[in-house]
Amino acid sequence: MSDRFIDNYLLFQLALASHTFSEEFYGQLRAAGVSPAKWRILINLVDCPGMYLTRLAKYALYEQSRTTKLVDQLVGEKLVERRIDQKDRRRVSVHITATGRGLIEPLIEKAKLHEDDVLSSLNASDRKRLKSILTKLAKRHSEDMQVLGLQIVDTA
Amino acid sequence: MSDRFIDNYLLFQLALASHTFSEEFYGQLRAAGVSPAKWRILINLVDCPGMYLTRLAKYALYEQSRTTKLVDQLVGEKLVERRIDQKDRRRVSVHITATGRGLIEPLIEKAKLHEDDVLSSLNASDRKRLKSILTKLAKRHSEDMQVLGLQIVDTA
DNA sequence: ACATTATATATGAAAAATCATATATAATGT
DNA sequence: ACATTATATATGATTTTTCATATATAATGT
Repeated sequence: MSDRFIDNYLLFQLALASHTFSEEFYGQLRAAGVSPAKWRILINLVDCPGMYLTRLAKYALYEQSRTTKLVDQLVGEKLVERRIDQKDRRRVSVHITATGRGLIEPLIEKAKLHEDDVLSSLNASDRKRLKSILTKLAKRHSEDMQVLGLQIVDTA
Repeated sequence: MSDRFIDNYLLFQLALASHTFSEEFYGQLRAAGVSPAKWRILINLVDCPGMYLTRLAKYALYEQSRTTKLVDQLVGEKLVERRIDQKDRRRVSVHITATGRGLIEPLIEKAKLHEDDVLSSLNASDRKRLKSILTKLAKRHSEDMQVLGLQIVDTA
């Protein structure tokens, strides 16, 4: 066992795992001609079309201004649509298009296969426990959203 | 429970946890006038002074070229030293200076307190299990290093 | 020894991401 | 209604990071 501080430091362990596996999958994405940024936006819109831009930014882990620019690009590629909310004209809701779905859906299958591969190094008990623990940890993020006045409920 | 793909997708869960907690801690770093990049380089050198630049890059999760530039900056601030390996004059070993240690050591204490805070939302069993699982997952990264011909052993 | 190939780091251009702030709309208090 | 404050998104400048490739040294095969 290592006695370096970093090897037992949770933030490093999380960053290492996230980085290693994401880069692996991003390699597959790039081979399919899709940038990681495009993936991260579209994958959030598949199950929640119409998300407001700021909320989309929080889920995609991008800054709001970066998200504005990414959405601009994706609008240009007809992968998403931007709609101004008529109840609150400051808000922009972002919708994935049929073209966008066509692009992302085969990639979701790849993502599932890759995830299976990552998890194959763990036994069934560890696999279940890992996700359960990460879900518990995710509550801090959800709290941030509530503090900011965002709803956590699923959008229909 | 959410039925969105992403909420149960391991790579998203890992990215979310890593991002949320790292940003929290980076806030503390910035308040102390230290950039995340500086932290990530120095924290890797505290326990392994003299790491070769490419290996440092792998641990700090930066590109090699980015690491070259960060080391340049830190050399300018007298926080690290660059030494050409006389056995292999292509290699650069990077050493933390006394000044560098003086800067980083109080931050390590902050990092430990923050980690305790993060882990306080879990029970003792989950805490232990999480680190154990992340250590298992980290082996894929170690394998990458071996493939690249780098040693995993601790440097004295 | 020499040519070939591999490796380690550096460099400059390009792309990605952040930061500070502007603009527009909405909510609140008087 | 009006002023004040808050919120959502957009914009331009800046910083960070990556990408492609150059340079220097080392290792390998003949």
